[in-house]
Parts: sequence; C-alpha cells; structure tokens
Amino acid sequence: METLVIIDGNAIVHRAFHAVPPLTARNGQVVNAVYGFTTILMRVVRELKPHYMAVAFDAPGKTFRHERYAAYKATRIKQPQDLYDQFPIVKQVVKGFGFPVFEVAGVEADDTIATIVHKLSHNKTELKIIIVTGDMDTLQLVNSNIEVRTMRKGVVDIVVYNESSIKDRYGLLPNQMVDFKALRGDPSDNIKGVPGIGEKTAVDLLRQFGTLEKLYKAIEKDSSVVRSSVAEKLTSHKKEAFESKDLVVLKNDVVLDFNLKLCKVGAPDTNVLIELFRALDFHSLIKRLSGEDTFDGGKNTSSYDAKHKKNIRHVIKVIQVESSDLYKDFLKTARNTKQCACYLVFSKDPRVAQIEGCVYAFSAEGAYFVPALFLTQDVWTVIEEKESIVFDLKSFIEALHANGFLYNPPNNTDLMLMDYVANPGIRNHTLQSILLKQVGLNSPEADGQSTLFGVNKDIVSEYTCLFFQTARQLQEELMEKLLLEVYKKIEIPLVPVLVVMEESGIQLDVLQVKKLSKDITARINTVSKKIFGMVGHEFNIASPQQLKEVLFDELEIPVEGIKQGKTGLSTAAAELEKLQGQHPIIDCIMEFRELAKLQNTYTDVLPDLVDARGRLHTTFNQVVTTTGRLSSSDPNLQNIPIKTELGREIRKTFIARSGYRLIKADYSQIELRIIAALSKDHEMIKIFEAGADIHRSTAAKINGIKESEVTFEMRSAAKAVNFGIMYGLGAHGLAQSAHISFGEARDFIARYFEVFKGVKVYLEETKLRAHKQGYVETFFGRRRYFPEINSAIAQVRAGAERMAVNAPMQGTAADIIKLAMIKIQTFLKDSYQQNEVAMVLQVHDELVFEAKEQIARKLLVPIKKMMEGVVDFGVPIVVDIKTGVNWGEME
DNA sequence: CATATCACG
DNA sequence: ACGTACGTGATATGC
Repeated sequence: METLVIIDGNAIVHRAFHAVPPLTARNGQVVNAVYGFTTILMRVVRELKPHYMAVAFDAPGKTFRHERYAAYKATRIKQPQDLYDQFPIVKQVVKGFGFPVFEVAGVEADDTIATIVHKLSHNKTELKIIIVTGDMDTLQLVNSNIEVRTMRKGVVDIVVYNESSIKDRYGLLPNQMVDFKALRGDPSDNIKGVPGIGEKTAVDLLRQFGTLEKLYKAIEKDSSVVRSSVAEKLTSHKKEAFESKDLVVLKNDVVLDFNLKLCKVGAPDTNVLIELFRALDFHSLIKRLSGEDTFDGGKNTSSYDAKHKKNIRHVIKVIQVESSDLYKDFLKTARNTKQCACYLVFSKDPRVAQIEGCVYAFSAEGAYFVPALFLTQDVWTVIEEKESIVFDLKSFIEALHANGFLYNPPNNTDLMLMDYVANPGIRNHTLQSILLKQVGLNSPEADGQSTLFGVNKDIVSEYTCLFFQTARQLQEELMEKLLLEVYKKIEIPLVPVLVVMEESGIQLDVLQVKKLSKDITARINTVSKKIFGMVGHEFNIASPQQLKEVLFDELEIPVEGIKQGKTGLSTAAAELEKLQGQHPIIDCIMEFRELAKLQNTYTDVLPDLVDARGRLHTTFNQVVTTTGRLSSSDPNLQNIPIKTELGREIRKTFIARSGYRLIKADYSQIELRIIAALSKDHEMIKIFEAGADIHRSTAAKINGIKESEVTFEMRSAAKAVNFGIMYGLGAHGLAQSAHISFGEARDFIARYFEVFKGVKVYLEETKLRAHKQGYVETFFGRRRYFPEINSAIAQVRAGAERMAVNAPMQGTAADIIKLAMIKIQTFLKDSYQQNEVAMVLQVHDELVFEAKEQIARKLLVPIKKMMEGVVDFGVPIVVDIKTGVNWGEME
C-alpha cells in the first residue's frame, strides 16, 4: 500500500520555534524554526519513506475568512516577528525538497488537510495517509487508513494516533473527538465548550450517547438519563456546545486544487537545498543531505558517490626500470617522443620532497616507473625539453630543485592550472577531483581509502596515462571559454617566477623579532594586570566567551547597538570601538588584542620558520582565489602588519641581507584606475590623467566645491565610497565604514553616481552580464562564474551580484601584476646574475625585490616602467617605487 | 572541527 | 524590508 504524508506546516513550525533554542544564520536572521522543521521533514522522509508528500500552511486572507480562523486568530497571542519571518524560508525548504505546498487564503492548515483527506476518500486505490502535526485538531480525521502523528517533548518523541490508540487514550472513536472537544472546550483554541464538563464527564457522556446531537436529544426527552447537575450545565449551555462543535469540526470543502500525482516524492534538488542550507548556516544538514539521508528509501545506495561510481579501470602496461638495460631503453623512448606525462612519487611526507621515483607515460597505453636510483640529471635534461604534462608544475619543479636537479622546462602543461583557469570557483583543484571530473576515474585515493604515502605505483601509473586525455579535454574547455590566453600567457609563465620567489625567500632579522616579542610580552603583562585590576579578578582575555561575560554581565556596560553573533554578543573590534569612552577597560582590551595578535601570529612564529641563512620562504598558491589573485601561506607573507606602529616595527624586521637593498614597487590606486578604464567614465579618467588625488577630487566633485576646500572628513568619506564601489557597495555598509548615518550614505552614493555616471552604468551592466551569461570577466578575459546569480534567495543573489562587480576589478589588478612579474623576471634573468637581484614578494598590488646595493638604484626606472607598461587601457597606471634596507622604512 | 577575531590587499 | 561591503590565512578557544 502506498503512503501519503501530509504535514501541518504551521503546527510543526510553531512547535519547532518553541522547542529549538534560538539559532541565527550569519546574517542575523533567526532560523531555529526553519532548522527544527527541516530536521523533522528529513526525519519523516527517512523514517516513513512516503511515496507522496504534501505540506499545508495557514494563509491569511480577506476574501474568505472562515469563522474558525477568526476564532483561532482572536486568542492567539501575537507571535514574535522572529517566527513569522521564518515561514517564507520554510516554504523555500519544502519546495527545495520538491514537495508541494498547499495554502488557501483565509483557511487554516487543518481545514486544508481535511479537504485533501476528503478528496482522497473517493480514491479507488488504497492509500495510507499519515498526518504529521503538532496538535490534536486533526484526530477527528483518523480511520483505518488514516493516522495522525504529533510531537511530544518538543520535537523529540513522536506519538502515533490511530483508531486503537485513540480508543486507548480517550476511549472514544476518532469521529467523537469533535464532540469531546465541544463539550470539554479548549481554552488554547478559544473553544468554550460546556463550563463544568471536564475530560472525564465528556468521555462518559459520549460513550453512553455517541454524539452531541444524540446526547441532547436524549436529555431533552428525559433529563434524568444523566446526573441533574450535569443536565443543568448541558441545557444552560446548549448554544455554546453546538457553536463549539461547529468550530471544532474541520471544513473539508475548501476550494483547493489537489492532485496526488503532484505529491509524488522524487529525488530532491540537492543543489538548491545545499545553496539554501549554506545561506542558513545548516552545515550539519548539508552533510546529512549528501550522506545517509537518501530519498529513494533503498539501503544499497548509501551515497551519491556510490551511485555514480564508474570505476573505470584502464588496463595499462607499467615497466619498472630496475636495470641499466631498462634504463637505456627508457631513455631511448624518451628521446624519441615529443610528449610526456610525469608524476613524481614521494617516499614519505611530501613536504620534505624525498623523491622515491617518477612515473613517465609517453602514451596513454603504458608507463615507466623510474625509481630514485635511476633518476639522474640526464633524465631530467631529456624530459625538460618535452611537452610534458604534470599536475602542479610549481611543486614539481621545486621538488626537483630540492633534490639537486636542474629543471626549468620551457613548455609544460599543468592540469591543476588548467582546471583553475577553467573554473576558479571550485575549491578543490586536486588531481583526484580533476580526473574524476574529466575521465570519470574513481580511484581508491579519490575515495579517501588510502593515504598519499606509499601510493600504489600501478594506480599512479594509471593516473599518469590519463593525463593525455585530461589535458586534451581541459584544453578544449579553455578554448571554448576563451581562456587559453589567460592560461598560456599568464598562469604558465608565472610558474617559474613564483619558483624563483619561493626559493629565494626573504631575510628576517631574527634577533630583532625576538627582541620585539620580549617587549610585547612585557606590555601584555602590564595591560593584563590593568584589566584584571579593573575587573577584580583574573580571566582569559583572549576568550571572547569570558570577555563578553566580564564586559556585559559583570561590568554591565550597555549593550545597545552591539551586534549579536551566533553565540551571543560580539566583542569584535568594530563593536568595541562603539564602547570606547564607556569604560576605560575597552582601550585596554583593544591594546591587549593588538599585542596578542601580533605576538601570536608574527613575532612568536616567524623566527622558527627561517632557513639556515635566516630567510623565510612562503608558498604562493596559484589556484586558491576566485578572482585570480595569488594567496600566500606557510607562512602567509601577504599579511605582514603595517597599519599600526608596532605592526610597522614587525615589518621592519624583513630586511635586505648585507650589501643588498630592498626595492618596493606598488601600484597606486590600481583598482580604481581599472574601474575608470572598464567603465570609460570620463570624469574619473580625467582625474587620473591630471594626476590628482582621487579621493580628494571625488570629494570636491560630490560636494561641488574646489579641491582646496575639501576637509579631512570629506576626503575620508569619499575614500570610503571609492572603496565601496569596488566591493559592490550598499548604503548600510558605507554608513558603517564611513561612520555616517544610513541616510547620509544613501545621499552620498546618489551624488557619487550623479558625478560618475559612467561608473553607475558600468556597474549595472556588469550585474546584467553576470545574470545573462553566468560569468563576468577581467580585462584580459579571465572569468569568474556565478552559478548562484539567479538564485531564488534574494540574499544569495545579492551576494553574487556584489562578487560580480568586484571580480573584474580585483581580477584585472591580479592579471596586471602577474603580467608585470613575468615581464620583469624575464628582464632580470636576461640582464643580471641570479645573485644580483631577485623578486622576493608579491602582495597583491606590490612587488618586493632584493638587489645588490650598486644595482638597486639602476633598477628603479626599468621596474617602474615595466609595471606601468603592462597594458594601455586608456587610463594611466602609476607605480610608486622606493628602496630601503628593510620593508618598513623605504624611500 | 567550527567559531571568533584580526592581520593584509 | 532589509544587511553582507570584496579577496585571503593564521591563531586561540572550546566543543
């Protein structure tokens, strides 16, 4: 027999709202009821495995207001807005699961459910109906094919009501429930009933007489059939009793378009749900969605992966090179083949780059495995000239260098970079994910069954043979998306540049850092004592949890205007700033925070990371950001402090080795220049052509005054808008960052767009393009895709729009500096010795070089010119270039 | 392992 | 009727 589950959406959402502790998504929206409802929905699907699902909701309406609805509304205490706000989201969840929503204006969910049940009672086919609700109103609908399940203990327990359990509980038939309620009343629903008749009497009467009508008929004939006191109550409140019954009986004639076929349960649209759950911060539910909760009710298909597993096993031949004859044979094959796919195998922890051997495939049919013993410079010299396909070229080259080989290939293909350029929004550009996507390979490694260490050489060889097909497909994808240029002219040539930078590293003044650390410790002690003195006891200042207790509970600092986080009030710097002046402790906390941050992140850590020469080597990651920027890690040298005095002290410990100078060259206002160029806004271009201060000029234009009349405040407000433009600004965000009111911010933006009309048009066009084509691109064609740009969830959509306006600017800036790096590196390599000058750092709009004293000065003009000359897009690009002995003081 | 916070552009 | 300004990585805390 097939099963239909009908959910009383309102009852469940109310239940969930009161049962689940307050949860907020990161945007502040309360979502506890949505969460509770969703878990119940998923539980219903998992446990009841229904063939059909329907969800009913109350809907207010003016045209037809049922009297029951009016009664119900009358006594309902106005529920908090937090609850009402969750209903639309709940409905989105239901729709995401693919279940139909039934709501009729002016009709309560119960009546809608009764109508559905009534319509189905004429159905020929046998159907079991389960009503999932939070109250008892629908018990009257129970029969041999219909049962009701309600929640108990919040949402933990589920109680089943069928014919027999109702009989056990009340001693009544389901259809007597209405008479029961009519007699006993229900204050919570504003049902008066007959005063003085309680549960016990009501049940006794109904067992004796059956229905309310029969009861009254009997006592009107002969009042002595019941006790005189009861008879009196019944007769004097006859009107109320029948009115109550009218209110309790569910309407089953609601005008409703119902079709069982629409309720058929299918596979949910997991993409929509995952997107929705992300927005709601339901991370545990996302896991369950792809995990154990499958919707086909089967046991054998436990996960998506298992279902789609292809397990293509490619039969290939692997020759293990273990004799000099085989070695000669291998070298000969290598010499005679143009193409090659390589995969380095490490013996243990790949971080130490201990090479165990290398797999070489010259065709898709077979591969050589060459153990470390036979890996000679000769091999690499031969391979270097091939068109080799590898995964993660930079690591490949660096691993070889670390093992003493010379290897600087001019013509390699990197699957990782291809995958990144083709789709920068993907988080995992791992070999396994690429092979799975491109050729359907589902390897043991891809399933996480074995670790990276001691990989099976046959499996690795199989991978390597698949490189050819994978590279071909990725190349086609890049061609289709017009991304081949970005890949070939930017990302691939950048690899050797990054290799030089990472291998070169930058000198750290270790002694000086350690001294700073000591100084900071002393200052932390002082400020901690001060804080503990004010509070009266010690606590962990670094724990936001303990801190908020001290601030808001013990010291009772007013919490007005302080942001609520997931776990309560926020103590972030922006919030603490609002409290400045309220209590002297705030300044101390802020000082403690700065000191602790700088010490923990920099002065305590960096000295341990230097090599034997005292140099720090970062890793520049080329496939992390969605916009085309690099990122830096282990250690991150792109976030070395500069903004505070102490921060600058730390920066000063990044030095040139003796006899050398640092050169720092940074693009001035590169992103604003890019927006001027992309939007072709005449006003903005004019400002840059005049070489004026962009923020000052902006302030002057917006306020309609001369540049000389611009005040400090005007300039910083203008600066905030200019920044805002790059982030997809809204008035709210601007108001916060510029410390002005919402209204002022709105006016400001309006005037800004009055002045820079071209920018306004450009931003609108960019959004439109993002919607229409699903991606936006940089000046050089690098794309960023926005699968969520047409989301039904306004917030997700708005987020995508902001990213869409930011991506071309941030991305074009990234392209420009990458091109400059390539150009400069080529120049340096051609003109200078390796030990004379090296590019050492890139910090998004800034390059740092280390050069011998005598040539540092000579390099300033060429570097500046090369950086400025990367592209001519109609707006002058300006580079500020300086030298110094450390990174903190330069001129 | 998630959260809060904060360093940089 | 509102709410995030964009992009990163590292740390401590606490479950």
